[in-house]
Amino acid sequence: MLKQERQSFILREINLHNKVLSSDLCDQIEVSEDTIRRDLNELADDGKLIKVHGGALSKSYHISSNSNHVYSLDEKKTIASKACRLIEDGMFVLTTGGTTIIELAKALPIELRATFFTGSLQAAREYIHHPNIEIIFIGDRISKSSQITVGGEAISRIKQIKADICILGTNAVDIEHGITDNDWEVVQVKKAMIESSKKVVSLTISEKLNSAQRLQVCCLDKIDVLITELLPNDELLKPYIDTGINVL
Amino acid sequence: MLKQERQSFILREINLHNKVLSSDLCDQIEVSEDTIRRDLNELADDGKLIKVHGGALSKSYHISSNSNHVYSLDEKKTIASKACRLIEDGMFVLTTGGTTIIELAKALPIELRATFFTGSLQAAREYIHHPNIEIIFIGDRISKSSQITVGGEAISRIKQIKADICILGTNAVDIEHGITDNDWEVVQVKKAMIESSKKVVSLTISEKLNSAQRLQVCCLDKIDVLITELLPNDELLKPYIDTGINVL
DNA sequence: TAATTTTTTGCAGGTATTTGCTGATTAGTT
DNA sequence: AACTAATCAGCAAATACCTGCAAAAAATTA
Repeated sequence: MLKQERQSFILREINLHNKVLSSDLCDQIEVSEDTIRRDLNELADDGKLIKVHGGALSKSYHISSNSNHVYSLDEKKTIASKACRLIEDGMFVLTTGGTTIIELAKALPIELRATFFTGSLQAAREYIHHPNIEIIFIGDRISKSSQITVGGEAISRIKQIKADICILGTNAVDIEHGITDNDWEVVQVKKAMIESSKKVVSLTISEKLNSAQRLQVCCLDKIDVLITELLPNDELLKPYIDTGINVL
Repeated sequence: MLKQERQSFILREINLHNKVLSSDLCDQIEVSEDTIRRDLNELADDGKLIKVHGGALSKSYHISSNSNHVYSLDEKKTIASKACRLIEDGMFVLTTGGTTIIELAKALPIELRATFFTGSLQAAREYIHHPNIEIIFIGDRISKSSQITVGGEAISRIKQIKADICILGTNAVDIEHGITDNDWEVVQVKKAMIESSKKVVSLTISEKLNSAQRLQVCCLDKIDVLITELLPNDELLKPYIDTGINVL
């Protein structure tokens, strides 16, 4: 069998069945495993498939992460890298959705091994690209506006979790009202997440500091850590530090 | 044997078998390998065939260049539009993931009001764009290779649903083994989906007909409707019709 | 027809590809 | 941490390829 013939066969097999094992292929084509591996590597270099340990995956499964414009991207990246430091190997992490959380997902160190719980489709999509992270998706009705799961079922699932840390993408925060939001269903979910976690971290770009929305998620005293893109000694953060929050 | 004659013989041979080995040709025509090679190079320069190491391939064989992100997209669109006809207002629909299901999601009529249950991140993302569809995401662990939720929790959720219709993106199907797949966890989920639905629909591009994978999802007799891009009177579909499956 | 030119073919050699193997290394799992 | 399987790097045999060349064949011309 010719090399190109073999490679077309492999591609066809992958496109039909989404994944292949090297060992299966070398049974079917009757060629050494090295040859298959070399073929898979070549096809992967050409971008025709995704090579994984022991076989390959179809490319159409690998969603190209959307690089569409994110507001205040740099600030969010700064926040994300600070937040990474709080996550340690083996932790159970609860996260909401939102663009800051997406940046966090992208910034997670590749060698981190942890279990992430989320109800956000976007966040889950990002976590998938991390080799060592286990993702537990919290199911229930998907809210179209926020693209996260909401509803009683989701909340009772969350309540069953005992997470080490809860990382909240925050809509608005101020001294008087704490964390606030504008979607009743989302608020219910966030409340449950906060209740289920030993430690609560709020990710907030400084623009959202000292602003408030209609619905309260929690008071400031529930928040253990507040992360902004500012330096901790920034004047803006002082009132929060004074309430006893750990500011990074 | 004249040069012209020889070259048209080679072309005939290629059109017949889609490939040809230099060594075979020089046995058949009884000329030196160099001559054959020169012929193949000339024909390749004329664009009549594709020269590869050790022989040549038919021009039609060379599918790899179409960097279409989705394999057999047109066929899948055809399938999707047929499948849409089965979904009616108010229905509870269970779907798997996969590229064909994504096409279905895109093809759903804008005025359709229905509730979709799925464990596929991609599918959910598509459903979100539909104004009148309610999405219930089935939560649990997300399998990175297949990007759907898997696990006991997901399965027990699925079992609680009584869906009107289950639409399966199918990996492989043949008369003997029915629907088969290559990922144990995915198979468990699909099995549960089938059990929870009044009606089971399999979406399959014709290339996957009469192929099998390692793990059985269900026998043919569980399938109510089989949808391919072919016309129902196609010869390939006859054996399936004979088993009593409704073929669209 | 004979001579000349052009094209085609086969061959020798040197080079490049492909493939399977060995042994060391790494990744994934328990 | 230990074990297994997959991967990688490098090697060697086999095969395919290319270049240039000269003989053979075909085409052209005288």
